Amino acid sequence: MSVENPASDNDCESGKVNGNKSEHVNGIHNGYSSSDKHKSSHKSSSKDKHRDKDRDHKSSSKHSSSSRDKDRDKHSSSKNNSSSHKSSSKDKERSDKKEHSDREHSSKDKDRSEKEKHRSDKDKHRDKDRSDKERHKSSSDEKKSSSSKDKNREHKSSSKDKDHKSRDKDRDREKDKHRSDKDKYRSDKDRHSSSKDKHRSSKSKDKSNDEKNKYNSELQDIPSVKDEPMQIEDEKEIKHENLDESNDGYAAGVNTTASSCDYSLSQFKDEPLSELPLDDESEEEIPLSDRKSNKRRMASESEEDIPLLQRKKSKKKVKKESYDDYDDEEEEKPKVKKKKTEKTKPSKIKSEPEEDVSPTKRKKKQDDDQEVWKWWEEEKKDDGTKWKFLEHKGPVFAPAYEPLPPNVRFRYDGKEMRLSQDAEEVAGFYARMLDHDYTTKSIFNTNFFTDWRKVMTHEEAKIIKDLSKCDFKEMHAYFQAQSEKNRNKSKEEKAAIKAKNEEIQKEYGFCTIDGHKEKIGNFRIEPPGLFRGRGEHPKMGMLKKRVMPEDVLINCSKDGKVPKPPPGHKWKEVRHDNTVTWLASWTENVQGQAKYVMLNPSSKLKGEKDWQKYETARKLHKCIDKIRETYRADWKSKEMRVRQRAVALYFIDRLALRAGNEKDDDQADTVGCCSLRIEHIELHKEKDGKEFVVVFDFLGKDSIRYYNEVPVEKRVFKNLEIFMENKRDNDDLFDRLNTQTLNEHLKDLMPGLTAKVFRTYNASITLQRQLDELTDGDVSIPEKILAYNRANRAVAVLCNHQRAVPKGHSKSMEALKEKIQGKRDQVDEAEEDLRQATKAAKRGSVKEKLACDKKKKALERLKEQLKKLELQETDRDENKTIALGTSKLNYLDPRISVAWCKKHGVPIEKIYNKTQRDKFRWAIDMAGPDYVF
DNA sequence: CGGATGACTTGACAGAATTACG
DNA sequence: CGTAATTCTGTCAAGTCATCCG
Repeated sequence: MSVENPASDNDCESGKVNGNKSEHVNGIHNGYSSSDKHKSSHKSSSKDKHRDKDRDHKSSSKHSSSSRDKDRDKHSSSKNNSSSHKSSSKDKERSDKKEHSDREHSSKDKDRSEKEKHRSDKDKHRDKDRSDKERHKSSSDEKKSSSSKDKNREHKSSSKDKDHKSRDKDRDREKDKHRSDKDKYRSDKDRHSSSKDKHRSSKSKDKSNDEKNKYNSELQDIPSVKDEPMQIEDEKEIKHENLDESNDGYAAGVNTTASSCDYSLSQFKDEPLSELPLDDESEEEIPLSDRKSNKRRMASESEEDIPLLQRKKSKKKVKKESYDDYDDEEEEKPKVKKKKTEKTKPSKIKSEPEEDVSPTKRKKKQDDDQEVWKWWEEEKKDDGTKWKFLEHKGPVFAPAYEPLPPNVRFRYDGKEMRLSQDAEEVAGFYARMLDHDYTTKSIFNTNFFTDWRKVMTHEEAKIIKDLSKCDFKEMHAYFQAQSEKNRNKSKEEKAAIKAKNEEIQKEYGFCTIDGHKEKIGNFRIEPPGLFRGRGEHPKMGMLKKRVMPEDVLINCSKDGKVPKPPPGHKWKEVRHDNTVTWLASWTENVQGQAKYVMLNPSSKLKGEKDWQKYETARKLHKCIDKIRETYRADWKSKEMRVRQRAVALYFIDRLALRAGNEKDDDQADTVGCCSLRIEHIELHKEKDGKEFVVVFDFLGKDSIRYYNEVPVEKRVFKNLEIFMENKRDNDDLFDRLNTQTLNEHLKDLMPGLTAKVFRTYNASITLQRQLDELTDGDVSIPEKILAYNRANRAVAVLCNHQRAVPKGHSKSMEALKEKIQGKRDQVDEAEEDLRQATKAAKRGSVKEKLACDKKKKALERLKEQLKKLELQETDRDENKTIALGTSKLNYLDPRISVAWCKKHGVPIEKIYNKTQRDKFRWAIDMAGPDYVF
């Protein structure tokens, strides 16, 4: 059957990054508003809680067999403990979602504590029937399209939730069975489908039809595919159609001119842009390592001298600026260059030439100088080694435990009880968190209690058997008082502490690597405490033990000084592995994962990697069209796994989803693209006037909810229908796909390509396009910055970078609104005044006319202010749940921002704060105003 | 191969430091 | 000039991806 596809508007909308983006915004907001339903307050009895616990335990027995044999955790009891929650994780997701939506809505909550109450209540109870009812009720309040969908979901779940307990168990059993079935099936299939799947029809390049919106596709229903390879009837026809539409979705992606590779030249940013050669396309493909000759050339060019004087000046200036040592990168660059110039030899020698400066100056300078190793101008060696020489002082350990003063008591069952030091310490961890949400969660409490009992003495353990009989209040109060005291310390005391910290920082915070002093990122070893997983983590509350030197591996040069362990201790091992970048590492006991001490992002090691990351993304830019063509073609593949791969790739590309590795059951249940399950998407042939809408609703990294309603192309939609056929809610959507195979495939498409490159690529390209689009050449700097933030926000929305609504947001919002109202009144007043004045002016004298003009001006000014305030209001509200930092730090090629700043005369520090400038020094230095991604 | 592991990047958030404001 | 609001920084959990290993 063939259908004229009327969805062309969908397509062109999503085709432009812009449209795409706004879609996201809508999606997300809709999603949030739909969650109003959760606001109704739930009360749950403690009985519910217990019952739940019981249930968890019961169902867990089923699972014990499936728990990983691997004994990461030597304590069998804790293992049981954790596995006891596995089975319930699915159920929890639902409550999790609730939690999220609540969070999203908190701004509306007049008061935070109320919200908190909600949360804890929710955690305690999973009495679905009741809560469903409530949700129904409140969901009727909600306006908006999303409501219908939500209601749908509710219905579904409520019916599902009948006979909750047994179903739970069943489900677990089924799941296990299912998994194994699937596995079997998978391997069968794989054996059968040995035929090569290189179906990358290298379709011809019909890129010219960019702006063509005709999407007159004819799609026939694809026969259901299960075990057998699919039959495609009309391959040819499909191909045509495919070609036609192939660019619709990505028109914007296509028409960016090939990016010129100016990074190698852009360090001459002080020169007029007109001189920036942009045509060195040829260099683009040259691997970094081969660029040496260019580098050389550049180096010699850069030797043009800059007068010494100038350098001094800039130094001084820098010094003046108390907080910002680089008031302007522009100043700094000459300095750096000069230094280099003097020496002719890049970097290395840098610090000597400055000896002539006064001590005060020196200090400032130091700060600057140690980072100005311009590694990016050196050639890069690409043997697997990360360093030749590495020397450091080892990590700093957490301070030893200080026992509580005797007047701070712990009580059990009302009776005062002196705890052994270890037990007291751990009790203290819990006491500190008493007013935190965590302590209302039963998993947290159970895990904590189990681990706590392990550190108790025999006698203590004999007595303390019930957490609810423990009274930590005095301890809690004590800790509060302590932090209060710290806050109120006198200036001198604070200064003393600060000085001490600086001392430590100076001694341990730096290492010497290949002749340069570089900052270490985290030289302090994590202190002991209670593990705080995110989302519904089965291990939350477990004791994270104190790390001892005997647990720590040290990595450094053979020929350097080996750091000394603290007196009376020794290192677990000292190794000299220059293929890795860490200085020290240890294994954390809760999850059994390695932790590392590594360098600061401003370091060469990190910066180089970062740069490389963006270069890979730029490379992707060059072949993205081809790749898109390929996966579009693959939607019609005969092979199931190719189709799945192609659809997944489409999601990753278009929605910037994460790859989605498989996870163990002892972690929070979150997913990414490859691990999406049936329950995470809904298909709507038609929704809100759009055709073929896929609704995503799942918890992603950090248990952050991803909600998005996306109109997709018909073929994708049909494929999804096929993928979902005959599957249960908790089956994988892409059952023939995992991240390894996906990445392998990507590697074939382009060397170095992996799933996450798409995220980087799409983020950066979105920023660039948004900047182009939103920046008006001749507006004030604040307005430009606003435009930048908007562009940044578009990216954050794309990547689903969310944050909790800031504390007091609603309050500050109200204040702002009040202010706006005030302004409005003023405007009205001024208008009235003006009217009077005009009247007066009409018949009146020069004087009155003048007055009238004045009034007019005043009015205009007021109006402007009002506009500004209103702008601020929307800005802040839009930003309420969106975090810009992550994308800025990890996804946006800094050179785009730098170029934008230079081009529009915006000082770089308006965009990047100090840390960020440190991290992106390479980009600030190398990108000229004409850099294009 | 496929699961485990190791090494890094990415991410939200809490608390400290600054800045804005009344 | 103290306090509230905002921004910065550090922390550490949670991802990604390559490689190792049986």
